Amino acid sequence: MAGNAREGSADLDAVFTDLVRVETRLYNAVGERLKAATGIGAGRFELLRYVRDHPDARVADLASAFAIGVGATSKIVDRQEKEGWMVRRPNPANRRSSLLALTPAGEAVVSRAESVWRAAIQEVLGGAVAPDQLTALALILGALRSDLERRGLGLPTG
Amino acid sequence: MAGNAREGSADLDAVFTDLVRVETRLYNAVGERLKAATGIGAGRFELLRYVRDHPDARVADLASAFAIGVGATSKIVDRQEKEGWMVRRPNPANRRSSLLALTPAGEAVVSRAESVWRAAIQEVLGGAVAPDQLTALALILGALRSDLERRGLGLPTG
DNA sequence: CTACAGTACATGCCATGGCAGGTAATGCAA
DNA sequence: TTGCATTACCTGCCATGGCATGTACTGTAG
Repeated sequence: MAGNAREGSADLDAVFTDLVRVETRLYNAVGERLKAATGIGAGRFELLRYVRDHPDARVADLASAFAIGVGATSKIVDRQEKEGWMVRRPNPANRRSSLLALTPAGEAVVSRAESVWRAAIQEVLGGAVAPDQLTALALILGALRSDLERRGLGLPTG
Repeated sequence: MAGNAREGSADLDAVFTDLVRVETRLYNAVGERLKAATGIGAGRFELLRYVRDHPDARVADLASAFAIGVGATSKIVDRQEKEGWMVRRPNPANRRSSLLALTPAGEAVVSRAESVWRAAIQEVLGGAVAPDQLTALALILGALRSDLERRGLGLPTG
């Protein structure tokens, strides 16, 4: 025992730190492969894929999906528009917001990137954990995710 | 079945995405509490704590511990020095590198932050998963971490 | 001792994201 | 219909980190 506090919560801190470090390195590794093969980074890809899979998403939808601020999201969309991968179309129901959509170029990019993405995850994560561990991990993460959602935790302000 | 590829790897992608999203939100939530209570962000805190716990660490040691580049680490140390929390001392064994150490002010900051950090993790993660799930999570993350380490994955270039 | 590859950082430029502070639209009351 | 709070986003400034490049120092041949 490392002499922490009330038993049980003893190595919560260690679990948290491991979670953060493991995620960082997995995301780095996958992003690195994606960028080498397609030229786009992991963040760009995830966002493009989200818009493809959620037609007429709004800026605020992206922000809450990725747990980043609305301001940051707005700038991301700017960049994607500048690359010619995405467009803001007027929202007929509300002139304050726009509906997002991919351009054909954007669709093509996601499409090419998606297979690389899957392969990279398979390579990086696939061999690292046994199938039953993977199932357990999926369950735990699902539970955590619901809990965060229910409590509205970890969503930035802006 | 969502019609993916070879069975078994079917929802690797979903697990990966959940891992990333859960980590983002947990880290946001903990960082938010830490900042509100102490004024320093999560990254700053983790780095200060590392130096406290690893006397005479070098820049490269921090970089590999946090899976960030050496350049980024060098700049982080600049900021910490500017705040008066850390100093670079000449490495008697090698004049290319410095040995890092906390100032008394730095020690004080980490010390105050540490209890907030633990409490925040307890609050955010503690109630979200059952004790046996926590144990399982710790095991899986440990295995993943060793695997990443062994394969040298996810460490940035610079 | 001299070269020269390699190590360990430092620095510059760029991308990403937080947060504060706008602005245009909307929704309700009075 | 006017007034005011709210929503939904945009913009600016700052912090963080990647990657390429520069620089000082080391170890090893020759």
